[in-house]
Amino acid sequence: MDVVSPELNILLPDEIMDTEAIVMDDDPPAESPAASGQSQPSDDAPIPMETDVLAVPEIVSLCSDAPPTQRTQALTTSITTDSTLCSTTSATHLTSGGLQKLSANHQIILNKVASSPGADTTRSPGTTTITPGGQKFMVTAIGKSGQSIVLQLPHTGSKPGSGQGEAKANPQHFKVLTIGGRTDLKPVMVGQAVSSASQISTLQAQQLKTVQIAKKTQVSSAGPIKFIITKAVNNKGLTAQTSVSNVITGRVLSTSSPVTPPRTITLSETLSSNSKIAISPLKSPSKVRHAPVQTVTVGGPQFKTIFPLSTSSNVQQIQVPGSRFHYVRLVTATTGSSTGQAGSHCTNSSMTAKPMVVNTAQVRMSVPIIPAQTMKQVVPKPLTSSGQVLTTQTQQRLIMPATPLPQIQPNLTNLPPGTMLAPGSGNMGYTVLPAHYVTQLQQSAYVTLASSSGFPTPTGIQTQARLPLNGLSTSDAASRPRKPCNCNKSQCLKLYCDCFANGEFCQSCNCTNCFNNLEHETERAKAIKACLDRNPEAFKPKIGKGKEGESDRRHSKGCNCKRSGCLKNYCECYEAKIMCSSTCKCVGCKNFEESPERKTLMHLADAAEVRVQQQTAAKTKLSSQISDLFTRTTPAITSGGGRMPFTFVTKEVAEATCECLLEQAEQAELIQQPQATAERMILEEFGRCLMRIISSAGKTDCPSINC
DNA sequence: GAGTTTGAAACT
DNA sequence: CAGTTTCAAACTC
Repeated sequence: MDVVSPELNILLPDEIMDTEAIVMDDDPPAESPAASGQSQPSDDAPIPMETDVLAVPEIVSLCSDAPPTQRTQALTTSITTDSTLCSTTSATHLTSGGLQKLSANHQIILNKVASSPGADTTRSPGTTTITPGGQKFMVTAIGKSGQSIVLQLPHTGSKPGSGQGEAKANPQHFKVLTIGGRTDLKPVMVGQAVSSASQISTLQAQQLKTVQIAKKTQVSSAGPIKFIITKAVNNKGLTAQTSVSNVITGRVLSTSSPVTPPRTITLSETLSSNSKIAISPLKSPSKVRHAPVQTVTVGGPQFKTIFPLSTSSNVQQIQVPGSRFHYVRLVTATTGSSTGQAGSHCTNSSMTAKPMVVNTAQVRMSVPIIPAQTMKQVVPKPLTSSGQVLTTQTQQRLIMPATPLPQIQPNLTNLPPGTMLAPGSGNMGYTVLPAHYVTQLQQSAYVTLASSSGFPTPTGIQTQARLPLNGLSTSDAASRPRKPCNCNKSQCLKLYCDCFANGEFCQSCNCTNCFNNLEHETERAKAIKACLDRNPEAFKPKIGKGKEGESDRRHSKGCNCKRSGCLKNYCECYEAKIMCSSTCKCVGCKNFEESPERKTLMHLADAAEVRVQQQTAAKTKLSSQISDLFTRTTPAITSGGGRMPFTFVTKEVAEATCECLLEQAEQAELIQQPQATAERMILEEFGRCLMRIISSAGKTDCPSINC
């Protein structure tokens, strides 16, 4: 999970925003991408689906209570768990701006990047570093799944190197990136890390905690930012969790608007232990920008969910009556919905709201972060026990529930757009709901959405946010009839299964022994994790945008065809209607631009398509005409209104017409006209009769045939 | 519809 | 990373 304010989000390098980019090696922070300020755009990431998985069985709270004088005290960490290793050491360096919280199960590193020179600290795993005058804070929790929080405090308004040991730089952005990590990874601070103090604490492999920082409406302007992170640590195992409520409250200041007051950050969660991490006074910028937020109270005063009001819509909240689960739909980011933030250099194209799913021992729920401009109302989810979900992010990231079994928590970063996390009923604690299934939920009459009150409609979000999926836009993919699978041996839990590979539940398939459903969420989650372990991008669309200058669509891996010439649907490139690229390893490829075979096939395909379209159009037109004729004639039978002319040719009309014709014949005979003339006269009279019948058709009264 | 072909995914 | 096996879709008859 990560919580990042929109203002901050745009200021952070992509590396920071990317959990994977966050340093997980031993390199000094100075060499980190974030430290250099360079960005490394991922060309190979066709879809900016950032769904960081967070194994979040623990809670960290940020509170702001510290007086301005405590600004020098950057961080305070206290761990009350009996297995605490380094809490005190971190606390002693709060003034330097860094924080690391470590416990038997967790490591959290809060690092403040100092702008003041001379303070350079080599960060090592478990190191807590706080530097004065810095402008960035990064909190990184290193655990089995890797978690990190980044607080970025731009230089604006602060005096670089105004004094070491002080954290007086005006923090104009508050950003929490990710929380999670792996036990085998070593945390390294990212950013312009110049810290005056560092501390290293060695911790055991620990379970990660879920940290949620939500923005709240401003409390005052230009007030000091105060953060108190309270974290309860369960160091006795994953299953032994006792509820402990923690509240994170703070003020977030940004630089965009000089007149708006700071925002308050409130974070509450239930923790499994008594560990606490306090981050106190950070910054107090003179100019603050008010970012509209929305607060939703969930289950009591201590549980609040605050939604930022200035982020793009990337999360959909779904409520399914009768279900104890609270669903959150993840949608991919959009590039055109930037919220006009102060940072004109905002190039982040993956700004998505970040849902957070937190499961406690008693309560499991997920609450999305809904963009303020679109979401105005959120149905609160009552909590039966302690639990808190907070999300204020513009990127699509997830926080895993606090339930045990983090080892099977998949890296959801690469799940397909639209994939949803929902609290699970099994020991998984969550369920990865495929986008298709979510769509079904949304279309269900039992799904309630706050669309009427500004909450973006599912359709809107999907249309806006969905990105191509294996060559097809996900919206198209969702609309198209999904092809049922026929899996027999894979239990539909391998990528052999198209349903599974596309992040969909099997439905109306012909598969046997299918586990790709909610009833087997545990197995399914394990399978997802296994796939992600093998290939972190297993669930990413294979057809993504190529590098600059290349085709817009290309296969991420390329095909490996040997015998098909890449001109059959065996070839994934051909199937996706794209040409093979340099990434392909195919032999005898004929799927390239100038290939005559390809052109021939294309022409044939086009011709066939045209024929199909023509046939379809002809059938449609004929059906329409028949239907129209039927609808137009049917009323004549029943009501008499709007009858067609021929419906008036009743027996009486026919007899009258005949009489007219006979009379005309008699007239011709009387005047001794030749037969030809007589016939002509009769025909002319017949014509007049028809005209009268026709003219009478538009009248309600029965036609009168007068000769 | 059964059997074959094919290549991606999974496995070693 | 390469070779092999497994698997299900695509294809052929």
